[in-house]
Amino acid sequence: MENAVKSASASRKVSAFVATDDGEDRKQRWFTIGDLAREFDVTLRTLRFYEDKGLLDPRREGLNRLYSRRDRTRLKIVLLCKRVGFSLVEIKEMLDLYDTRDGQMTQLRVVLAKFTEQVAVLEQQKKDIEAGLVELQENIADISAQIRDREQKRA
Amino acid sequence: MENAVKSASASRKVSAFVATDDGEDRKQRWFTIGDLAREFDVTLRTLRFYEDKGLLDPRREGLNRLYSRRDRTRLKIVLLCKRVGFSLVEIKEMLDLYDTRDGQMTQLRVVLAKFTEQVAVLEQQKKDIEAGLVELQENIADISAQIRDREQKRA
DNA sequence: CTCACCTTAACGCCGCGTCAGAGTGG
DNA sequence: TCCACTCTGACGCGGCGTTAAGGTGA
Repeated sequence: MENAVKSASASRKVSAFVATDDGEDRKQRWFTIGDLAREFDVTLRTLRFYEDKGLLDPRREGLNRLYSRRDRTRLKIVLLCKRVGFSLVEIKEMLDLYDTRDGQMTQLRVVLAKFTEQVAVLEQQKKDIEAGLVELQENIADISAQIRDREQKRA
Repeated sequence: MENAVKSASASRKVSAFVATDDGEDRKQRWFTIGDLAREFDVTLRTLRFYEDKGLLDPRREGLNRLYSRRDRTRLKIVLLCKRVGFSLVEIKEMLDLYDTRDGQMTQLRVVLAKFTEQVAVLEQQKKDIEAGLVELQENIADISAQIRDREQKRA
């Protein structure tokens, strides 16, 4: 059984897309899969899955994966994008724009547009949930009343 | 190609669990799969899938499915429960309590408990979405700034 | 003949979880 | 020897969508 790898604290830095490779721990140059799993609180399976989907591309040392600081940054971006509701395919599309030759201007603009649209998506989801909460409360009230009614008649 | 079957208006009656079989259209006794699909704005596939999962159990007329008013009520409940975020398995568990001999008291109590718990679930989801919105806005601001910066330097 | 409506069967998607079985370094 | 860590498959799930291929009655 592959063990769970728990407890971490993802440093929620703003705008990971802007590659301000922020020197927060410049010491470490390479990371094992376990390192990243612990740091970002994801499973090994997840990291391998992301690789399979083209989101990460670690080098190999023998069979073992070795992640660079760039991989680590990409992972950070992936997780940020997931938190705000993008699919892995969408995330890949955004990440792959890094290779345009205009110094990421295209990437920045596209990402800005997508993030802006995503606000509307999340707001809709929020409305759906709020509507769900209302329905829940209505039904809770109704069912409570019914229960009281029937307990009454039994008496 | 099986056609889409669109446009409907699900009558959002409160507390469908309380089987006040409400006489809103007592005329019709049996429904085809297309009838229900239109009325509740779901696909035929969905209705067959629910049957496969034990949520519905229409009789047959030859090969064709024929849904009773009771099936229709169950479907209504299924869709309500889905809107408030229950899984099909959970929904089945709640529906199956109808057969307890105490005049649905057990069902009412269990449903009340589950609905009450579900409030907390939806509220957590709402928080997650709100946190996502905050992250989105932070990043939108940051990226916008970056874009302005770089356009500046080019000039 | 067409048309609307219905049928079963089966693969596809997404984001991994969860085995199984094995290898490596200290 | 054991432990910690890693590896490659490959199936499972939830909630359906989406073909494919066909039947039935007006």
